[in-house]
Amino acid sequence: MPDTAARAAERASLKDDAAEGAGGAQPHQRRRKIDLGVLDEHVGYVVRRAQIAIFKDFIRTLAPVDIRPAQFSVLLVIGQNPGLTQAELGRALAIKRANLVGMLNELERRKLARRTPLPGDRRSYALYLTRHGGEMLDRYAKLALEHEKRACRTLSPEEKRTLLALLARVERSLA
Amino acid sequence: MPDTAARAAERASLKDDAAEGAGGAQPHQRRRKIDLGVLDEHVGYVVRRAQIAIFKDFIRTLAPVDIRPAQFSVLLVIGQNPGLTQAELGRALAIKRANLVGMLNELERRKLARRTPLPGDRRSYALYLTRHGGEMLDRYAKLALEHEKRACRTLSPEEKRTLLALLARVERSLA
DNA sequence: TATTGTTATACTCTATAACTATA
DNA sequence: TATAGTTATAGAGTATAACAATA
Repeated sequence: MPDTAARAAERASLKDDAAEGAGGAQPHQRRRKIDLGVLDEHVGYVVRRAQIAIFKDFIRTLAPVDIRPAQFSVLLVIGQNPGLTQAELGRALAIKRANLVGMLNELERRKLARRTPLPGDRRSYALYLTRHGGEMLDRYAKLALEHEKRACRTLSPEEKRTLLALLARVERSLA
Repeated sequence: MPDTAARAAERASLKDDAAEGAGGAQPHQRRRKIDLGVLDEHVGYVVRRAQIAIFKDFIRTLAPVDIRPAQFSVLLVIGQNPGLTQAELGRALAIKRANLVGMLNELERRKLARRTPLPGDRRSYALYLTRHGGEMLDRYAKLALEHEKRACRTLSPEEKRTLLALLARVERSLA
């Protein structure tokens, strides 16, 4: 019979001092070792923890230029695909059309990107980086690379390739 | 001289039809291949995409029992560490004390967990699963395992271990 | 009928400051 | 002086529905 959570809860309700552990009370702080159990073997949990740590470092690294991860990805994709539409951009980055509007307003306000009429389809706009936007993107990319090196500094090039490939497989298998 | 974003933007502003690509206009939908550029080599981006896909599947799988990822992790940790305090729980899972309050209120309302006075420190509560909470957690864990198998179905056991180990190393190196 | 861009809106998650009661 | 739990609040990020213009 497996040691289920139901059985553990049963034991706990009979024997409440199971909470105390080995250490006993410290002078001014309870420093108890908390057991995460099987959580460390759940991809979702481990991926989430890594993602939070990576984004925190990215945000801190690009804070001086006031660029968030989503803004960086949008500028990068516009730079790589000049003239694409908002719908195409949204599909590529899995950002809903409605949520792109504010982002692009902000990027236009900062003269990093611009919307121009799309010849042949008056519903859409063609998106471009401004000259200034292109120059700034190069700066952002340098900072992003610095962040990237830090995030992967304990991985060999092959390990990094492996990590990216495994993650991509997991994503594709769920799509 | 590298082909920087600045130079690309310069070309684009001189030659706007760079946007058109090879395909030409389709009958009723523009289906242009969008190039994500170096984004696919950024750990942050790839980890983020995988995390979103995994969480979507987790949420869908546990929707019938109305349990979100954070709730599952909280129940699991309480079950594994009966009698721990909210502060300890928050530190273990990197959830701010303030944000735990609502979650625990909800779990108590649903009779899955309970707060009891902590003997020896009247500021704190000791957290336990109820008997019902323990039984339900076993059901949640079964669903979570089903999700886990689906998320990792294209990975060998060794590949999964590798993935988790690499992610943990990335997180630790940024801490 | 379908798609594009837009507005409005809501819900989740996360973060901070301030309060109280205890240590 | 520091910590625990709480409240209130604000900011992201994400989701949906509806609308006008256009295809």
